[in-house]
Amino acid sequence: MSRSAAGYHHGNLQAALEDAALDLLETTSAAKISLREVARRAGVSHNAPYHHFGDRAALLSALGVRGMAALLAAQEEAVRAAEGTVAQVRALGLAYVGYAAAHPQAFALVFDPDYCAAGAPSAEMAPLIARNEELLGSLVGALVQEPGWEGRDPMALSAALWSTVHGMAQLITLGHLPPEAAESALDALVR
Amino acid sequence: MSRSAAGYHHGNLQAALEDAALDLLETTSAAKISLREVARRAGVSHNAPYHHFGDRAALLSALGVRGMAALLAAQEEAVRAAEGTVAQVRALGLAYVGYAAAHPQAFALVFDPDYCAAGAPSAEMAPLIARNEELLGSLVGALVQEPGWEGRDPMALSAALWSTVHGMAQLITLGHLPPEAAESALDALVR
DNA sequence: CTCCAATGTGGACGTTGTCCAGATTCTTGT
DNA sequence: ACAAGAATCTGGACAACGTCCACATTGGAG
Repeated sequence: MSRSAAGYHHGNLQAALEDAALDLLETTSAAKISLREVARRAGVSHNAPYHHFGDRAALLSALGVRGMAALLAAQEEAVRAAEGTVAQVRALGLAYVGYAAAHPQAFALVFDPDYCAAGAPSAEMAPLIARNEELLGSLVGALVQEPGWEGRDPMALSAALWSTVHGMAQLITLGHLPPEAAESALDALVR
Repeated sequence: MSRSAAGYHHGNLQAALEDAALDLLETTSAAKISLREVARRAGVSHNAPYHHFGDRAALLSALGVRGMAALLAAQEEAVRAAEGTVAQVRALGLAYVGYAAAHPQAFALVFDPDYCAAGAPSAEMAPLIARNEELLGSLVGALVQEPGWEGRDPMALSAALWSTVHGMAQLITLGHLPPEAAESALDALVR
């Protein structure tokens, strides 16, 4: 009734604004997205957004939550489709990198401390990150019982794998590594 | 005589501006550094910087070059101080992460596509990155002849190690990994 | 010593984030 | 059904910013 119906005053802003901003995120870095431009695209005055987001940062932060949710979903889907522990770890990593390559600005936003990460751990972001850590953690828990991986510290291994995959995503979106390098580089460590 | 003396018109701006901006970078993210504030700190009018940098982005880009040089120097120093190939690889990685942890904003700037990376490969940045890749490449070239590493693809291994170390630096500065995790996580992969 | 180019200053314009006051519309209690 | 009242939008205002312009100053080359 009150939420997300389709006929308030103007329509359903909040979502319309997020959609407009998400469009801009396809081509523009978060830092260069202006609240007024988003409002323009949504067809409202430059002040309407303030009734749905306390702040420009709050809008971007909401976008970050969407991005993190998509990133997590991509990993879960990939893991589900793979068979065997090692293959699942690889699939998770490639999904992570794949999401970053497909949506570089959104990926960057998710890990931008000015809006999302340590600086503003929104109540909705934290559980998503926790779920992501659990997903990786459970996989690594299984991995350390596979031949060739026995006896490794699961915590350290999780941290290392997350780092590798995150760094790869970053370096590829920055153009420092070619996208095709992901698979072979991952295989160089996880095999 | 014309360069970097100590008494032009006002003193030696260019450097003074970079210093002032570098100070701000200790506490403020690059995106929030204003050209006017930098000028104020240097004691000049809001327009003086335009005689030394074509752009706000150009100033930040110059800072990025300084940051990259420092990052590279830290790695070279650490490698020099270590003995044995595996130990050198570890030392390089810890130096990389250490620099990021000590200067998070500067590190972020170096890899910020809005100012430095793919978007604006300044003529001075590129050779530094090339030197960093050579440093890692030569180490990996030696590594693949060590027991336990024989026969691995050096290219893929270089990419993987850079990714791991870069991701670790990123995740630590974001607060997603505790700084102490660097050593054990690195050991989980490189040992 | 003179002149020019490099350097610095102040003013101006358009854009942005944010606050405020007022108008409009939806909902809710009766 | 109807009168509040809350939620939602609008326009105007302000300070800060990046950038462009015209003008002032100064240091060095001839």
